[in-house]
Amino acid sequence: MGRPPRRLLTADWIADEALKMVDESGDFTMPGIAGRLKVRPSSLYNHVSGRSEIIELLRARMMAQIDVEQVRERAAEWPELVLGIAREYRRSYAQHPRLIPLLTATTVQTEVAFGMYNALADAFTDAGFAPAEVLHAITSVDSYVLGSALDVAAPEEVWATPPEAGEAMRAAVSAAGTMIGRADAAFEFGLQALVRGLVVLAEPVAAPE
Amino acid sequence: MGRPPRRLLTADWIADEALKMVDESGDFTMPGIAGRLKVRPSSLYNHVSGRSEIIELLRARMMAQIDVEQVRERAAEWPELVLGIAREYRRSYAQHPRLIPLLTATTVQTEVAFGMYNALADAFTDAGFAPAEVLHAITSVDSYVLGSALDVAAPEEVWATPPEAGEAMRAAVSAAGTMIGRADAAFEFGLQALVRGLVVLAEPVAAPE
DNA sequence: ACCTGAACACCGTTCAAGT
DNA sequence: ACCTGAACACCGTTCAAGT
Repeated sequence: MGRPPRRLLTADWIADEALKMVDESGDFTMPGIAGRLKVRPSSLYNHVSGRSEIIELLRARMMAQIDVEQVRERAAEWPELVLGIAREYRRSYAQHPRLIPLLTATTVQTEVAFGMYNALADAFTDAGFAPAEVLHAITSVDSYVLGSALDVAAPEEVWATPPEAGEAMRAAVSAAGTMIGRADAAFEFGLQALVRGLVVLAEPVAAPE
Repeated sequence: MGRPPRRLLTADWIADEALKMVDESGDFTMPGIAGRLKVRPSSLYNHVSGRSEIIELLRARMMAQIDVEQVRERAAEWPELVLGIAREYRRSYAQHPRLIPLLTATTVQTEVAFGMYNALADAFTDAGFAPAEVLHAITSVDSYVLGSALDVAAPEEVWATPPEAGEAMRAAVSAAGTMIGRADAAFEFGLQALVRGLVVLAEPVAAPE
């Protein structure tokens, strides 16, 4: 007991174990993290202020995975930039789908997402949107990606054997029945629709026919 | 003690109080509900199986508020049907924004949402989408609405005084600064974009120019 | 049938005591 | 500076005891 000869903990290691627990069980607990690190729960408080800080650390990790600059370089036109950022953003979340409900329970810390929001703001300003519309467009993309990420966490059986499904619904489900990566395909489909719609909205007035 | 002369509890009353607690504090607890109903926590288990059933009751309430048939009657073309359902869906969630994180933590019970999914399936089939695409389109709308609903729960200050905002971002935020109902406007904006994009995708091949 | 009281296993968090 | 042990106030849930 007392101070150990060598440090046993780090905020980073704590976050590591928390994320592993979330991936495995959908949640994490302080005793759970402590147990995996061969330490008592109270020791964690020497490195993090509590459970909520651990959640913020995990949120920061998700955002840190997004390489906005790389997307910026590769995108020639603004729609490509939006597509690229949305895909990166979503790819990051999709690696740990069960984490997302924990992140949405708390208010967002926008600080960590600013690189991404800035890039989107530039894109939509390029597109010719007015400032208020720029914010709406950013919010739309954000909402769509977040909602799609939640969809990844839902198990595949969500769509299995509908009880009172109509004809169109039944056809749709059976077509997708064997499809692996359905959530991925659906994300890409809807993203294409959203961005194409933004392109339409960005066009000033209809050109003469 | 012992059985009271008149019933003191109902699953519905329990759900009522749970929802009030969520609106006020963002969460509910069994002791909290019991206290409001002047009852001991253990009494609740005579009417609901536990916390998770209460959450499902609240999910069902949200879905029950959506009048799919009314939307069906008023929509002449399929895009109107999609717009109408998305708005109803989102309006229902927006009444209790803080409930949404609780609902997303658990896997969705699609049963309660089938009326809505059926209507969307019909709409997208009308639009000419192939069955697999129909499911993707439904998923897209679902994701967008859910993500937008989460946005309502975020406090307005999320966008206040950005620390390292770029020029475009700064202009966007200051334009929206005084706007009340920003989340509402953003939802409508993105929904228009999404549906217009779906219209574009639904068109078979480009007509000769 | 349905409320109560006591009990259990679990949380997150604090803090003095130790090295 | 940093881990431990004990403690606190909280949870959700079970179940025998009562009417």
